Amino acid sequence: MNLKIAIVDDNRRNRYSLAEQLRISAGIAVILQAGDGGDYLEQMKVLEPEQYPDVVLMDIEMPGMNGIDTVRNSKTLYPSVKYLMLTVFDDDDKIFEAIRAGANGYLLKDEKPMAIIECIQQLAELDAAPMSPSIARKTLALLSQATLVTSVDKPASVQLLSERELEVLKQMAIGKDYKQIAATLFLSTHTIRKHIANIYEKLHVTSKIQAVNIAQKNNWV
Amino acid sequence: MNLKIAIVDDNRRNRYSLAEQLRISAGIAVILQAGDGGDYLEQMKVLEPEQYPDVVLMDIEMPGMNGIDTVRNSKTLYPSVKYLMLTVFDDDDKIFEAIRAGANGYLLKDEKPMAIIECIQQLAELDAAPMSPSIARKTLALLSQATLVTSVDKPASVQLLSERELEVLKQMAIGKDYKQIAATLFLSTHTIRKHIANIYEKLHVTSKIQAVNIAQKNNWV
DNA sequence: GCCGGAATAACACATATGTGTTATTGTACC
DNA sequence: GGTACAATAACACATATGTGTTATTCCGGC
Repeated sequence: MNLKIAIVDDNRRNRYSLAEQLRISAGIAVILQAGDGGDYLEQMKVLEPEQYPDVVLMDIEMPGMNGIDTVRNSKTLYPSVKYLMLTVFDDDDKIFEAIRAGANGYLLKDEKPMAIIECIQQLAELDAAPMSPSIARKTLALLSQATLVTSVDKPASVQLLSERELEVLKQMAIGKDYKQIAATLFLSTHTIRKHIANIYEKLHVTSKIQAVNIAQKNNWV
Repeated sequence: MNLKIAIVDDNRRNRYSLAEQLRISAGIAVILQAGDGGDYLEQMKVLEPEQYPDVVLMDIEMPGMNGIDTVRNSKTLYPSVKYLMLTVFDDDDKIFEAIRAGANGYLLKDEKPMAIIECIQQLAELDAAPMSPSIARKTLALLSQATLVTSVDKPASVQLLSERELEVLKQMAIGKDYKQIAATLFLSTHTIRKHIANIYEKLHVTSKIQAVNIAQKNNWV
C-alpha cells in the first residue's frame, strides 16, 4: 500500500512523536511536516501530483493559518487529498466548520496511537470517515438540530462590492485582524488594508464594526 | 458492569447468533428479543424501569413497525434507553431520519462482531456515538449540506455581564468608538476602556468584532 | 495596441484599540 | 465595622487600524 502521510501541527514534539509512531507501528511514511497552514501550502506547491500525501493529519488550533482554513483552501487546490482533523477540544462550532470546510474525519488528540493509525488506513483505503465516538455524538446532535436546506440562496446582485472585497468582508465579520485575513487569502496585509479602505468608501463607513453591521443586515455574510 | 441488551430484528436467526456472540464473547446478557417494533414495545410495557435494557440493537428494515418509528416512539417513553441502529443499507434518508428519531449510534450489519460489542460498550459506558465509518462519511456529507438552526431561545441568564457592561456592549455594536461611547454614557474614555477590557475577559475574546458577534448570536443586542 | 478598472503591493503617519497596572468611591452583605 | 465587588478613573506601551499616496500587473473591451 505504502501510504504517504503529512502532519500539520504547530507543536514540533507532537509531529515527531506521531511520525515516529506511524513509522515503527505501521511502516507508514510521513513525507511532509508543517507547523502551520501557510507552511503546509508552501510545501505542497513544489510537489508533483503523484507526490501528494494520501492523508493529512491536521491540527485545528494553530497560530497563523488554522487547520480549518487550511483545509478549506487546499480542498480546492488538491481535491484528492484527505484530511483527518486532530483537536484537543470537541467544540461544536469547530466541528461543524471543519466538516463544511471539507474535513474527512475528526479525531481527538488523546486517541490511542493505534486507533489513529487504523483511522488513517480506513480513510485512505475505504474512503470512510473515522470519528472519535464523542465527536460522532456531537455530530449526531448537530444533525438532529439541523434542517436540510436545498442550497437555496444566491442573493446575486451585490455588485456594489467585488468578489474579492466580499471575501475580505467575510473574514472581517468573523473577527480576524489584518494579518489573519492576509494569511487566509494568501495576500499581503497591504493589500488587505487597501481592500478594506475601498470597502469603507463604498459603504460610507469608517470602521470594521460598521462595515460588518451593514454586511450582516444585507445578508452578505 | 453487567449490561442489559435487547435485540430487535425480524430475522430470528440473526437475533440468536448475535445474542450468542454477545454472551460468549463478552458475557453480555440479552434480556429481550423482538421481531418488530410493536412486539418490542409490548414487551417493554411489562418491565419495571430497573429492568429496562441499557442498549437496544435495532434493525431498521422490518415488517410491521420499522426500526426508526420504533425508536421515535420509545424515546419519549423510555428516554434513558440507548439505540444502536443496525442496517444492511447505508441509505442517506434513513440515516437522517434515524438520527432525528433519536438513534444513538449507527452500524452496518456486516460489521465484525467484536466491533459491534465494542460499540455497545462505548455507548453504554461513555455515552459516545459509535458509527461505522461509511455511515460517518454520509453523516458528514449530510451535515455539510445542512444549515444549523440554532433554535434560538434563552436570553435569561445574562448575568455574565453587568448592566453597565451590556450598555457599553450595545454602543460598541452600533459602531461607536471609545470617545463616542464615553460621551453617550457620560463617562471617561478610561472607564469605557476598562469596561471593554472586562467584557473581553468574560467573553474570552480579544476584539470588538468578536465581542459584538457573541452578543448578536446570543441576542443581547 | 491602448485604455480603464480590479487586484495586488508598499510606505508613512495619526488614531484607535488591546492590555497591564493602580487607585478611589459607593454599596450590598455579613 | 469590615469586606467583597461593581463602577469609576487614570497612565503607559505595544499593536491594530484608518487614511492618503504611489506603483505594478493582468484582463476585457474598443
